[in-house]
Amino acid sequence: MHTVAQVNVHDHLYPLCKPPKTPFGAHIFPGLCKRFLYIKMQGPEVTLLTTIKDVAAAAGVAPSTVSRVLAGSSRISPQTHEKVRAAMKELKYHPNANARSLAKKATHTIGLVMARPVEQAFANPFFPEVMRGIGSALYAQGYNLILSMAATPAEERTACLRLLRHSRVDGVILTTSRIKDRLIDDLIKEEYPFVLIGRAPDQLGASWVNNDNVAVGAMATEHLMSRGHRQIAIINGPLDTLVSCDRRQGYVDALTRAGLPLRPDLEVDGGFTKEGGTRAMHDLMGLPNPPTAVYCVDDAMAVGALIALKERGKSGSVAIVGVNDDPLTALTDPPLTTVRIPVFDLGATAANLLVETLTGRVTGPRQIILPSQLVVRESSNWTLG
Amino acid sequence: MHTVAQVNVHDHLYPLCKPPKTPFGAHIFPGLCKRFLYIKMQGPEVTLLTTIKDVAAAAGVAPSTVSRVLAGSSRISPQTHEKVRAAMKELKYHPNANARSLAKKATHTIGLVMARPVEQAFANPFFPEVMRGIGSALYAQGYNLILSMAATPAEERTACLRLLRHSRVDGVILTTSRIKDRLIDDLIKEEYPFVLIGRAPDQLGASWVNNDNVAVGAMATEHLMSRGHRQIAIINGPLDTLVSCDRRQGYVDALTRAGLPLRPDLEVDGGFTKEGGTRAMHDLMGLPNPPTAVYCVDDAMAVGALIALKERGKSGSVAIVGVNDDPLTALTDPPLTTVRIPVFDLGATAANLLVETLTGRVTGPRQIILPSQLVVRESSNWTLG
DNA sequence: CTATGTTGTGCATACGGTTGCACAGGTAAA
DNA sequence: TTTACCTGTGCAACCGTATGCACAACATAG
Repeated sequence: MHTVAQVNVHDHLYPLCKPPKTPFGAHIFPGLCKRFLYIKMQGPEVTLLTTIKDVAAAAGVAPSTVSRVLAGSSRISPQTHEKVRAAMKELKYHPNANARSLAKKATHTIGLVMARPVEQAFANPFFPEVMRGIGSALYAQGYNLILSMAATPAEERTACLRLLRHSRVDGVILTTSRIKDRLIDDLIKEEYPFVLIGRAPDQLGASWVNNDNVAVGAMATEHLMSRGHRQIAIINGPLDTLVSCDRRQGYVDALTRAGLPLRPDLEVDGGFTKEGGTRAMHDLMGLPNPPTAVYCVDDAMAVGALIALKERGKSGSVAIVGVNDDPLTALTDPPLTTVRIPVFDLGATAANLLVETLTGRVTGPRQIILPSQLVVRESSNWTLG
Repeated sequence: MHTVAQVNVHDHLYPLCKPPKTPFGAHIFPGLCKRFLYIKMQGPEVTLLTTIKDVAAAAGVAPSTVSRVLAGSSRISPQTHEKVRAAMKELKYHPNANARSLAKKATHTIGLVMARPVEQAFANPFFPEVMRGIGSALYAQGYNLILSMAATPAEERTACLRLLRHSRVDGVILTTSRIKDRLIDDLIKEEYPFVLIGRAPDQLGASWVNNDNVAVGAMATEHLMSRGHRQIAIINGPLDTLVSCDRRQGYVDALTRAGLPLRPDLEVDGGFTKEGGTRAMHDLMGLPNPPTAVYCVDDAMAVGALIALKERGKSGSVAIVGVNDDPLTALTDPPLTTVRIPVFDLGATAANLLVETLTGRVTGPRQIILPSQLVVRESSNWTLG
């Protein structure tokens, strides 16, 4: 720890500022550096952190004037503005975000809740990509991003509420999509601003940004039918999430439109993981009447399915389609046909929507749906003989 | 927006609290919800946010007493403690983090700087995994995580400094490892607490957490030599990063110890990307005297190298070793031999070190090195015939 | 029974910035 | 010249919490 020469800032201060009798003695806050070092001497104690008062003193104006310059108020004369700017530069002034947040009741920070254990959140490339979109939009808007991290959904919920209730964030983005989510109910009840990635059950009146998951399912299924398949299985995620329901709905719709029967034995749960996909695929192949094509509602499960096929020495004999267009799906063997979800845009749009809501440019809940696109690769690009 | 019944909180207030003449009129802060709704009526204005004063009034004590209960001060009688707790619960009191940060000069928040454009940061599974480690440790310590997101290194630098100078975070974790980094110099000069993931050039006296990269290079190289290889190439990252230097050093050491010559034509730069790895591998295979084994200092480049081999119809004819043990490397064709880096622990350890520094339990710079481990898979598990 | 702690609580002030209102000085209209 | 309105700035109160110091009540020692 360093000692610092005494600088009796307050001698030069704007008269309004009495010499402080700080409640702290010669106190070095644990672990904090020179900015927070107080020195007790015969004179008044001194902090090295420059404040608007210091700037005001240097520029020969009142603190309120400095504050107005900072806020870009129009009622400041150009000369004063210039003087204050110069003083700020000379004193290397930086406004204190906590003080500002306290006074303005806004933190310019938003929270991101992942709604799954941190452990799992990044297992799927979806999250990083969504975060990239969010980050990019928030950076452009001058907002900060706090990550809410917890080990369980219950902890996640309290962590998120804590962020909001403690005024640490102005609003949150959720990536949940469980059909029943206490957190969403709480947020609505306590009237906190939030945006969902992935739609909410309609009645809630929440803001959300989603892609057209029903269309996704239909696209994948119709593509497989166009290649001559009629026994099309679906490896789905848990049905308590809306993504799973929607992506299944598209599959059902497409089959129904084509007059094909729904075979319940061709619907299995892969739990949104690669391993689950492998297991599900093995189950399907063990059926007396196995499918000729499989639509997996997520790339991770599709990759798992490919592995199962390889393990059975049947690579290429069953058509596989995934969803997401994870960067790695192009590298699988065979390269995976998939439906490209605009994951980055999902994040960016959600972030922008939330900021617009916070700044009052958007009022009330708003829902946005982004389009997806089929990407045909070798895993399905052949016709059933 | 809702209207709210008038609740003249201040009538019941502790006498210290004069009825506020708030500077705000009937003012709804843009985009904020009911908690920040003020109502102008004939009486004094009212806020719905409960503060320690409200709690104090309800419990019949002074605000300072409430504050002490919150802080768990020992000089509070059990009865008072109980009374105050009850009042807090009844009023659904939640402390305001901004006010607390202002008074305590500590935010209980740390920043994470990715040191590459957000766009690239998540391309490599390394970052998500490091973040998971950081998140997990911070959650356990009750700290929050702010992500510093910017498009360019220069912006990243100003964004990071801004977080610190504005007192939005108490310290930062950097994932940079460029040999010369202005940001690090700035942090040291302004005496902000920070921890590096990946070592710093020694003279700096910074805290960092790293894995034993020289050992990594040696392990990989010695493994290849043990399989009979003598023409071992290295696909490296840019040499202005310390990771690259260290991982190369291990390679050089191992070859030297074994009495093998260094062939400069077998050292190529793959830029830490998959595409770069593919390009580099093609270059190597085009040499008059191509290598029989290649050590790639990162899994992404190793995957790229595998692709190049496949493109040349030479899969399996050149041994490949990567570094990181990304979850996906086990899925490549052939499965990739790699050196497992404790990425999660790297993040967790860095976070813990930073918190210990902030709380004064650790003083001065400290360096920590975590061990790595070779994972042999098919891409190299055969002997040169 | 007085002198000397000890314990628990309250008062006042501080943290750094924002903003309603008052007011001085200047300008333009009557 | 007087009245009316800007314009620019300062004053003072406020955001919600933390804490040094003073002090009252009570316990203990001499």
